[in-house]
Amino acid sequence: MKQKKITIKEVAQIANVSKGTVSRVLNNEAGVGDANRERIQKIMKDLNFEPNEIARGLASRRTGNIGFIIPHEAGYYLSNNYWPILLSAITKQAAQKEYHVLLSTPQVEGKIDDAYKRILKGKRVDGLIIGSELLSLKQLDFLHHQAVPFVLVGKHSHVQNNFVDIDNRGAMISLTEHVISMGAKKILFIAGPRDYPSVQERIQGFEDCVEKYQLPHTQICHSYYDVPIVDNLIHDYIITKGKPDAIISGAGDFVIQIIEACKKQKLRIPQDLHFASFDFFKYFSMMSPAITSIAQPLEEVGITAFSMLINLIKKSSQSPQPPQILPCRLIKGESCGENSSEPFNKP
Amino acid sequence: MKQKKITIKEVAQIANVSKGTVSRVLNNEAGVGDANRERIQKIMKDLNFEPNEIARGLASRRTGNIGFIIPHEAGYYLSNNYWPILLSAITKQAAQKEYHVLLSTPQVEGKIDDAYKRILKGKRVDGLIIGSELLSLKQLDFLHHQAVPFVLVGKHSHVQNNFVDIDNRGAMISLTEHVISMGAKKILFIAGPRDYPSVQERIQGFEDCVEKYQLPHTQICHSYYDVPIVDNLIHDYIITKGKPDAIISGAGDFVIQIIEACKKQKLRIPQDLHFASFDFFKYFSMMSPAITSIAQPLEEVGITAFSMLINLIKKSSQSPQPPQILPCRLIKGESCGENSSEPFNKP
DNA sequence: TTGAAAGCGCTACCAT
DNA sequence: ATGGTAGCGCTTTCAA
Repeated sequence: MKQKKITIKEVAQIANVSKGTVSRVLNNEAGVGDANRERIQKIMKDLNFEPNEIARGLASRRTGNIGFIIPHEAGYYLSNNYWPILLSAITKQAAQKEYHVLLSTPQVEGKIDDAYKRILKGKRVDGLIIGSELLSLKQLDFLHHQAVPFVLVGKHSHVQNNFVDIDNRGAMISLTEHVISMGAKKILFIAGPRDYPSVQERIQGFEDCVEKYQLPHTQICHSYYDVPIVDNLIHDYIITKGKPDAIISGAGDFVIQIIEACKKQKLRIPQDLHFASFDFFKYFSMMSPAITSIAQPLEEVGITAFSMLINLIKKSSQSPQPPQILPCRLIKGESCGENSSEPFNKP
Repeated sequence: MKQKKITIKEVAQIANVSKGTVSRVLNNEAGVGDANRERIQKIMKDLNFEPNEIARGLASRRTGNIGFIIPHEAGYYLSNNYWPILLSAITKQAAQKEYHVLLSTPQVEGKIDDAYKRILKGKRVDGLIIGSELLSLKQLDFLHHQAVPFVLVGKHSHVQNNFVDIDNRGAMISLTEHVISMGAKKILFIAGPRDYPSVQERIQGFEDCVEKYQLPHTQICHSYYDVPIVDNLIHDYIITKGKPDAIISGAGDFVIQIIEACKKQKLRIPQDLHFASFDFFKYFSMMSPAITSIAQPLEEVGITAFSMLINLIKKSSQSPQPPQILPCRLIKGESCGENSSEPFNKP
């Protein structure tokens, strides 16, 4: 039953060559006669030889693994689609290049240190892809000190190169302009937590529009991602400024709650209120009205991050890779009255 | 900047002992004097010594990695919460026991073979946790042939031991009984694809209730998970049997579509129709009405699967672990009219 | 083009 | 309780 594992040594004996020669064939290196090469390849195939990656790793100091650090505790990062999709994109990409992915996340929200230490311990990975959120200077220092190649997903104030991000500002502009083009003026923008660079950029995009189109009764407010407080925010707006004629959600996480809150406030979407959201979840298109939203190119983000990392790993030069900012896509639904013939009925 | 990596050899030299002794300290093995042990521990700490896991792996033929095989292509397995939550539970558990998790999924739905081969290639993992769905006999054979310890999540017709599952049948009974207790009689049960054991079990649970409570106008139908065809199913029921007074969804994946379909059919939940679903998604509780549903103990499934696997890995005896069937929890919402004072208004 | 041998950093066994 | 040494399975010089 238990098949005896065959090693490079056996292959060498059978082929009547040295281990070194077999190794060269295995790694497609020059320095082996064509006849020998083919003969050895055949023998390897016949024997069903699979090189021991651990041993290869020890000898060549590469592991064939990359690490992916999601800077949030599991219960949190699973509440939306962002991280899982990114993970799958990276895993997919890695598999194609014969890499494996080691996932590392903090056990407790906020304690990212474990995640770094755990995965870096013992040289298990050749490089790292890291979600830039919450990355502290201390951790950044630690990474440099460990001399491990890494790529960030998302901007970071102290990192100029080797990162991928989406065009938050541009996407927010196109979303807001769309909402405005549908007739809305009193827009409530519910953004994520202040300290995220992505949130700042989305706010900038929103403010660009407010200024350009001269909208006086807009408002920006903040909610946590994990524990949305949407109800109060909408209520507050109504108290101070009356009913809004549009709400833009700064993240997909808020959508369900916003819709529920609107029901409570007797605000019908899209008749009384336009609604649009950053992020695109699969079910947005299945709802009625379908939610107008911004789809992030997460697949591309994963692909780009991975190939950047491979470049860093390959070139021992470690020449910094220029940042990549990827565009998002506006997905028009019906939640801003896109398919209603009647003009927007202002309150 | 680049810190020179400390090895066991340096530690040994500084401590004036042999590598073997240091190794014993490192692995908490007996055979070292207390004084020496403490002294060596201190030196290791001072030097910030981190053993090279690859080398350890090569010498001891263990890797400290376990593999998790999700038998679906990424776009699919991310469409619900099940796999991501399971993944996170396993990762969490693994981290606590100083293990890392290698994720492997098929690139193309259905082609699970890659996933197995890729992760088993080159002895990268000490054991495997595998989603039992779609696991073929050929693959099962391959696994045995590779002599790698593995644990299944979910039942499999040819596996008697070393698996964890939830009590699908029992959970379905409690869900159905709840729906019935709220007054429903004409129940449409929308189940997943026929060939899943879990679907079969849920159907059994449903049928148990149909028999016990003598309900004539029930119906069981099937939808794919990835491409739900809910609309037609509901339409068909109405054509043949008139409007149902309850719909039970066999999986969380169908919920949004069912709700939308009901809107179209002018069936108000819960006034005209009771609704309940297997699976619990976070947003079920945020909707109005809140969806009555069955929460799977995914965290416990992950914990159990992992500890089973560790047992298999540790005991070279490979003594089979008895299967574990975990109970689910009924979460009462409002979608079956739980909080309405008026009696159920039958059409 | 090829072989021989010296590691990679650790574990494991056999002496002492 | 300790040291010495032979691997683990491969890569990587350096000679030939």
